[in-house]
Amino acid sequence: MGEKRESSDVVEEVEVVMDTPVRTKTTQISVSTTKFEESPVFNFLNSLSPIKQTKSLHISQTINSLNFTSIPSIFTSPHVATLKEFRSLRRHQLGDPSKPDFSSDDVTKDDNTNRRADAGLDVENKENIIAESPIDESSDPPYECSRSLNYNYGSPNFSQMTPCGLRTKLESDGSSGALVLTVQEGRDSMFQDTKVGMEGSSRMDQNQEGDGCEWDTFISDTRELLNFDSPNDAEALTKVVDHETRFYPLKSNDMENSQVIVGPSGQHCESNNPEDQFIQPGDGSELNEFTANPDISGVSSQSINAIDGGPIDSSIRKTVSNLYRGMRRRCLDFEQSGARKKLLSESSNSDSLILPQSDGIFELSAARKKHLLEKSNSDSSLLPQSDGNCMSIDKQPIPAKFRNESPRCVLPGIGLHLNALAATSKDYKVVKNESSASGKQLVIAPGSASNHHLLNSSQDSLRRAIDVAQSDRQIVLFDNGRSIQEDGGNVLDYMATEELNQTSPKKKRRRSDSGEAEGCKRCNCKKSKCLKLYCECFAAGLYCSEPCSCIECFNTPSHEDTVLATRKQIESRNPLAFAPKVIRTSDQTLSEAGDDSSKTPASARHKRGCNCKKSGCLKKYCECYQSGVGCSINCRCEGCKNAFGRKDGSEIELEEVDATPRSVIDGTRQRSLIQVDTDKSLDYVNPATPAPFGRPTHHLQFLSKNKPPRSTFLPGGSSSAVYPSQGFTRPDFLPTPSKVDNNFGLLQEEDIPMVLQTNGSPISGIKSLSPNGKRVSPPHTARETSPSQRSSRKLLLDSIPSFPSLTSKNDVGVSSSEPESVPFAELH
DNA sequence: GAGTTTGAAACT
DNA sequence: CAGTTTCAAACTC
Repeated sequence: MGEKRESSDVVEEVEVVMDTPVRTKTTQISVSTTKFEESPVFNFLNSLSPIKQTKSLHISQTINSLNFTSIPSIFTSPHVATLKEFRSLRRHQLGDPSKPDFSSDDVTKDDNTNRRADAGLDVENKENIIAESPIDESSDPPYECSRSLNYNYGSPNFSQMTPCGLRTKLESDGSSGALVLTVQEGRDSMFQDTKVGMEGSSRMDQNQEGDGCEWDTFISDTRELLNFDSPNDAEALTKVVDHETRFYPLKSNDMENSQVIVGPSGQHCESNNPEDQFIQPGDGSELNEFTANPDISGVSSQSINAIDGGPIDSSIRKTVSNLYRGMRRRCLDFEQSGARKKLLSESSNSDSLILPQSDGIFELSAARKKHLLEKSNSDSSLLPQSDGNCMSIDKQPIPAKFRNESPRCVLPGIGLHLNALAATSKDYKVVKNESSASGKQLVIAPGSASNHHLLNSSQDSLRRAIDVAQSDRQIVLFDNGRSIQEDGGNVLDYMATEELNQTSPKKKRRRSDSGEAEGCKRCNCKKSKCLKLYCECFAAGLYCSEPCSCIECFNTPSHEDTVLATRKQIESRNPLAFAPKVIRTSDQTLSEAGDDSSKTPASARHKRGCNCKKSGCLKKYCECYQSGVGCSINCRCEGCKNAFGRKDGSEIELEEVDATPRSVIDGTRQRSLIQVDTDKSLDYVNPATPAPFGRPTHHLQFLSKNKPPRSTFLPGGSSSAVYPSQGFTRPDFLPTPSKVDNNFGLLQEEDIPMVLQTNGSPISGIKSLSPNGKRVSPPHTARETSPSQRSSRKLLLDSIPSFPSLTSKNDVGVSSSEPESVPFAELH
């Protein structure tokens, strides 16, 4: 019953959201060029505009009712991602409601095949996007849809989708490329402060105009697929979505969440922030984005629903479905969503919408980048990002707290997500090492303008990317042809990765080989059938994807039941099995906790600790080391020499540690040190994102040089650490340190609910200062200034089952209404 | 690419 | 809980 109601609510919210985005865009668009105005889409949007505000308000209210108020941005992004997928899924299924397995249909038969197919689709999409000049679009309706979808997905996937093509554009025409990037970013970030280039927008407009038919078609298609007039429909949709994207069936709650998120995004557009007003007058870019990306945060889809469209071509649907499939893996777009959330929060005034970024987001993005890299290498266009999946998969683990009363808040699959993140951290590490080796500083800072300053990379491409990121944050095109769309931070990370790759081809190759580098897990399981924690994909809550080399893989959507059952079984054995292995401690937390862990340099710690006997915790055999965190009292390692922090708590001078590759250490430091300036500029950059985009990350150059006394880094374990890149010192008053680290996939303690920290939870002990320090930047940079951020962080932690419930503490006070999904919730 | 090493996961 | 086995990643050659 509850679900039904929720579903209905969801529908409403969705509509609202849709309206909101539209409205915002419309408004902005009005300013835009005449071309845009002329477009039917534009008119349509305008017509919608009047409603928006009310709806937006409605959304806010709804959210409030849900108690999302303090929900961290983190949720947002996931939600957004979910929503996207949801939409896509809906299309598929809706196309064939009768086929519950639609998602699996394609997938089921042969996951591998599907994956491939997806990849192929992605490729096509990429090509389309790139090649298709906005003007050309009229030609192929199906393509159009594809494109639209791509754009929507684009946010996270976008880079994947168009690495080559985009890059090409950039090279040929920097401005155009930038535009393109911008557009996508908007999709991804849902209107984050992305600034759309006039040209790009114009192009889009043209496309849309030319494709007016397509647009209509798309809309109609969407409607068909998305008809959710009834709550029931919504549920159905959710199921569908679940089927494809998540191991565990999503609940109506999830949908709501997604929708909610969307709403915020829409609001985001409206935000007063100057920066938020990404849409430049006359750009029309937003409109373009919007129109181009009906998928965007479902808003588009909703709006589409409103509009009636003709029947959709089956081929189109297929295309779309394929695209969606490709997206399966990537569920988490937190980054963007985070930014959006921020914006929303600002615009809406309701804290509920604001979702502090989740570390996961960043990590995901990083993973994505990695994944993209691999993909680019392999040419597989699949978007499968662990990100998305991670979130989705774990949905259950998410404590009710996060959810608050409304399931919406729930961060599906957080636990898994976290794991994934942890895995991501690995990649991250790699980056560190490489980066350090290269002497370049990895800039994690998302889109902050300052970031580029930090980068030392000699590569022009990187700089270019950075510049782009700064301005747009979204997609960075690398010389190598790879593109990353994500927030600047991600971009930076990606760049760093690239540097690393370049620096050490071997590593790069390795990463790509392993597949983890991308953040997208790759496994090579031969006997476990990918149904055991041995399988990284499974452990991360992800389905195996094309890049995997597993044999007899059951970790596929087609074996969803098996996967779920296995997961449950494993969880029954160890409720924390899918919880993040590494928990990051925030500066604040550290100071508060004052645990032994705080003694250690690393800000993060492995939850269970390692048991290394021979590796001295200096190789990736060691999970702690692999995660870039120091060993803790939880470790049972022998002869610990973990460069990130020894078990005994003794700090290890990075320089001193011979065993540790300097590069690694440096990288670690950088990471740890890197903080996003929550400062204004940064905020703007990362508006909502926790880190993803704009989070300005400042790279601490000095780190590589001389490691400042630990105290310097994490004095009191606080994020107060200096922000090297800018040479700023983080103001004490800053509520939260940047969370750039998210990329690492580690949970920051900040993220960790206060309760957890204080509690005896294993995590609580973790407070270390981390050399890893990774980026402390709060994902919520923009928001960071606001208290809400913390709450969001807390939400993240909630995902961790083992921890005490956040509800008691969290400002967010998110209580999940769904006990089911969260086994761990009970713990709370 | 094959083989070895390693430590987590799984099992007893 | 401890010991053993299994497994797959990390690593080496």
